Amino acid sequence: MSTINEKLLKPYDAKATENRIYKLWEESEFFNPDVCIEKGVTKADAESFSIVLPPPNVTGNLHTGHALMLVIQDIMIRYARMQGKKTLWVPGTDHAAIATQSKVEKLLEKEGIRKNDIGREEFLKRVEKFAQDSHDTIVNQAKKMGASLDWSREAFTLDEKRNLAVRTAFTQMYKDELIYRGNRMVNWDPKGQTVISDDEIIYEERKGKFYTFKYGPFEIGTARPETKFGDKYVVMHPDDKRYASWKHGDKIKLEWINGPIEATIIKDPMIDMGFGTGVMTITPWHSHEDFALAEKYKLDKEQIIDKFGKLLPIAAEFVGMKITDAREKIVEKLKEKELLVSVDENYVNRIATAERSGGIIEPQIMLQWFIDVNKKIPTRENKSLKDLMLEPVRDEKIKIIPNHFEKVYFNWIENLHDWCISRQIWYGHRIPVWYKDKEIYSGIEAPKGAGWTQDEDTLDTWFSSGLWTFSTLGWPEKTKDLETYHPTSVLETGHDILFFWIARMILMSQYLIGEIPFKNVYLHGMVRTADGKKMSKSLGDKAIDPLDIIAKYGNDALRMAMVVGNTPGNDLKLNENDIRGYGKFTNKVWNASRFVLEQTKDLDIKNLPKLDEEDALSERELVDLLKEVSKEMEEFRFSLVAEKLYHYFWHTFADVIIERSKKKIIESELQNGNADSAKALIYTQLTTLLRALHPFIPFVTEEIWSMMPDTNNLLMVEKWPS
RNA sequence: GCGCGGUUAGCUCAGUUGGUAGAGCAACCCGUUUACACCGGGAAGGUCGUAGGUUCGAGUCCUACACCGCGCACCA
Repeated sequence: MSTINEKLLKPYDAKATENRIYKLWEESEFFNPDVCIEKGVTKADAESFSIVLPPPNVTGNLHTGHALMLVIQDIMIRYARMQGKKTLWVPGTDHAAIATQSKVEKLLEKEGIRKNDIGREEFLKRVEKFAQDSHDTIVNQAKKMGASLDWSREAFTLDEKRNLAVRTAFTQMYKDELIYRGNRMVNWDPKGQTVISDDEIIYEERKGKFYTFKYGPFEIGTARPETKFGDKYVVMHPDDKRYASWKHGDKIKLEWINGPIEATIIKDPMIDMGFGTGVMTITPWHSHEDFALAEKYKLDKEQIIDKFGKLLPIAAEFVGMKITDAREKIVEKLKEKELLVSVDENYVNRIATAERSGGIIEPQIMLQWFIDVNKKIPTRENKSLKDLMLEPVRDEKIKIIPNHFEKVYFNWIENLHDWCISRQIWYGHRIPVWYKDKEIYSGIEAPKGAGWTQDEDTLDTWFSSGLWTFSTLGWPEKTKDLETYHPTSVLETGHDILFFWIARMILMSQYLIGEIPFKNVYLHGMVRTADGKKMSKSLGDKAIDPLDIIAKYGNDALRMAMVVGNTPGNDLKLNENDIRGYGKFTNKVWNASRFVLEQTKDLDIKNLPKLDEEDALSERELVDLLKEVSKEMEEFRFSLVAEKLYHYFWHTFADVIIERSKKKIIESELQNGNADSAKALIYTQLTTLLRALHPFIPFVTEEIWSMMPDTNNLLMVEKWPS
């Protein structure tokens, strides 16, 4: 005969319980599927279920967005583990090249240190120290959030093993001529002093001036007079009647910024006849579209602006000036020369800025490394990387939830250009290419012999992230993990990195190992504050810290608030009131359990009494609910499941079944009868509900489970009651 | 300009193949009934953005429009 645990006599204390429970889980080592098999809680031949954690950047703390992803993934993982699957959730962190480097640069600036003063080696030491500290914070926070990650398999995108994976991947792509080095138009960030990819650009609308100048017999418009020095091609539409007297290739002489020049007429249908005067001049070195036109007609390309955003000698008297300073002066000069026609002060321009540094992008032609996304690959049935990215989603081998993001994905692939992968920053994977005179060598290891120097550049951080699903499992080695857990079951992440990351993972996995990286993609929305603001870094101290919330209301409460009412793809407004409400729910579970445990002390649980008609009906209702809810779990409808279980526990189990049992128990005492059926029902329903609720509120359910008579194992490895 | 999503009770949001609308919170009334006042009982609250259409029947399917949010492209 057991006695009631004293802890149950007080309200549930999440704070005092949660750390202790997490330690219990960690010490059990059940987060590691190998241990689960060893200890007999998982069958060796069980189906496997795996998720790789989207590695948080080592740039600081975990925020509510991370909390959300940890909660959703932990629910999936705990559910799978309780289903008896071989369940693996791989943790890791991301070196996040540019993001981390610029963060450390800013910190050093505060101390008055510039990275060039201390040199590459010393700077990298500082970055690594910072990254290590961030890593430790992140791991600690993830544990506080209850994440059942297998820490024995932790990975870092820039550790030795992942570096080998990167070198291997690069070398193979180089051999297949998918990686090439070339002079092409790239997005140069003068502030960050590096190239960035199309996806790292943020467009901002800014009000600026739009100038119209006389250009020989024409009038041309521009928002950027400082790029116009080298303009010696004037372009118009072949069907434009206003300019019918000029023919393609005609030369005209005219007076321009620094004196008389000769310009060539180009007729091309890319011109919008309705915009401005229907005539423009081009600057092939500093504009994507102009570059394309110059390539088409084999026109000269001249660099006007250097990589620091200053004018080159072609600008004559303006040489060395910053473009922003030069602009007004150039306009002034043109005005004096009576070439200025008009200025529109209300012109709204879309400015390309670098996501990390905030610098204004200056398109430049530069020698960089690229991945060719259109080249047909003989070893992959002559498909291109684009095809390899497109096909598995189109053929539904990869399912995206919610599925309307598939259209967004296809649209992105259709517009995809070659991916620029070299970066002029220090922190990251060094490009595995060596030069010696005119020789170029790419390999996993440095070439033998003297005189070789390695490329100074590092790789785009998404290159290593793209390998994540299999580099974490041991690739390029043929490991057992790789065989067992790849393709992974689900990739769960925010929809904002669909292109950055998901597309790149599909590309890398399809090309390098010939299989999809994951079967399902579950995209969650952004976490917002109660008044709908983005819970981003810009909010600073006003953003909710998930750890504060946990300290106040408990992890289980936060988890429920993040799941109920949150459907894939939609933003979540995190409201403290809701969290408080779910805190009450954990207490409700706690108190109901107390009642059940008190009333069933003398129940023979190994030989439960038969249920009467009424109670049997209730039991069938729960069985039906679980059937329904299990199906919804398979469909990733966690919000519905959490809500239904919540509702059943509170308003059927507690309000109806327990209340009914009280009457029966009192009656039986008065009439000297028995309430065996009622007691059996509340006992079995409680054990069932604790199991079903565990993936959602793991802490309080595990704590109660430990007080149940006749429970040997942790609840986390018990069976889900389907 | 092209595309995607949203518009449902005061607020936040569910609503699976079309079958006369749901939850949580808030507000209202009643109740200190021995698991829990971090509680229980009760009542109230919506012509599901607008206008058409398909259907025996539409929040759900189709068309158009409006407003909000987002993505992509162009902007000489």
